[in-house]
Amino acid sequence: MDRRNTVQKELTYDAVISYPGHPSADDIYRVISSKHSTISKATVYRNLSQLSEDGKIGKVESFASGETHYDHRTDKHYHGYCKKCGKVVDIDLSYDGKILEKAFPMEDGFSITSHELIFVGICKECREKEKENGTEGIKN
Amino acid sequence: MDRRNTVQKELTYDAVISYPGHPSADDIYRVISSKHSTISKATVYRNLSQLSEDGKIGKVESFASGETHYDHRTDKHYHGYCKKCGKVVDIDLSYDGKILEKAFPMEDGFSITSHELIFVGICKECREKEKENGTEGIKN
DNA sequence: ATACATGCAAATCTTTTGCAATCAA
DNA sequence: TTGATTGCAAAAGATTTGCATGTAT
Repeated sequence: MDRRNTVQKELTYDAVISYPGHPSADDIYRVISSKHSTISKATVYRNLSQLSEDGKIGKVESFASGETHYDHRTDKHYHGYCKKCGKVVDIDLSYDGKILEKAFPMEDGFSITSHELIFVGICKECREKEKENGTEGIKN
Repeated sequence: MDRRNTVQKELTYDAVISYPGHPSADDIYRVISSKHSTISKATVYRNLSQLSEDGKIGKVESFASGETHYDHRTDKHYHGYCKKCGKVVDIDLSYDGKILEKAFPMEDGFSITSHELIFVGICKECREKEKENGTEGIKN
């Protein structure tokens, strides 16, 4: 399974690296297709997962039915999710790789390899939107 | 938005409470429909989310494109996810409600309300399956 | 009576896949 | 040459929604 360099792959990589924040696959697709209208969404998906598999870009797993997000950062760190719009933000808290040693699966034979610590909250824009429209119930 | 008691809602509640582990919505639907073949999947989905919203059952948010799982436990605790099959297991590690105080969003106006700590790994069945079939690449 | 709940099918949304054509090495 | 990559459309899988009907209160 060698890797080959293609213009589409470079476009995908460049788009992630230059995208501020945590773009979804569709965000990246839209950026690229605005300049290169013939690129296929499937290609973007394939390249994003290949690039993250190869450690060239970061991947933020989907949470709570959201989309997968990508990251120009490749170092391990924690994220926050807006419970209203699914937006991802970086969290300033040192990454604790040793936490695995303290966690014991309550099922025989389950072995832990990594962890994700997700801070759930609400972003500025969504909070302001809530105020305007009166207090809408926060979806469970 | 009052709540009304219906047989379907009771069936849904009972199925979650008596289900060992962490059933998905479809798991619950299958259990119920085996005895009550006329129940609709949409009703099961609606009741599961209403019951978890009311705190009567626990909800385990979907992670990494998996399904949402439900839980007969309603206390806060941590979970492990099998990266191969998406299975959810309980993790023995005391819940740290104070961690929020140490986490600082790197975006203005994002306010944190809760956290989820997820341990990713591989379950016994999937590990054995890997051995049998030779070493298949673990999907990224 | 009122408005919440149900069942059904259709729709949504993100992501994956089959396949023939194309292109990098 | 040949196997990785692409574009397209269709498929997949989980969940939601519109709507007419049914039912708890």
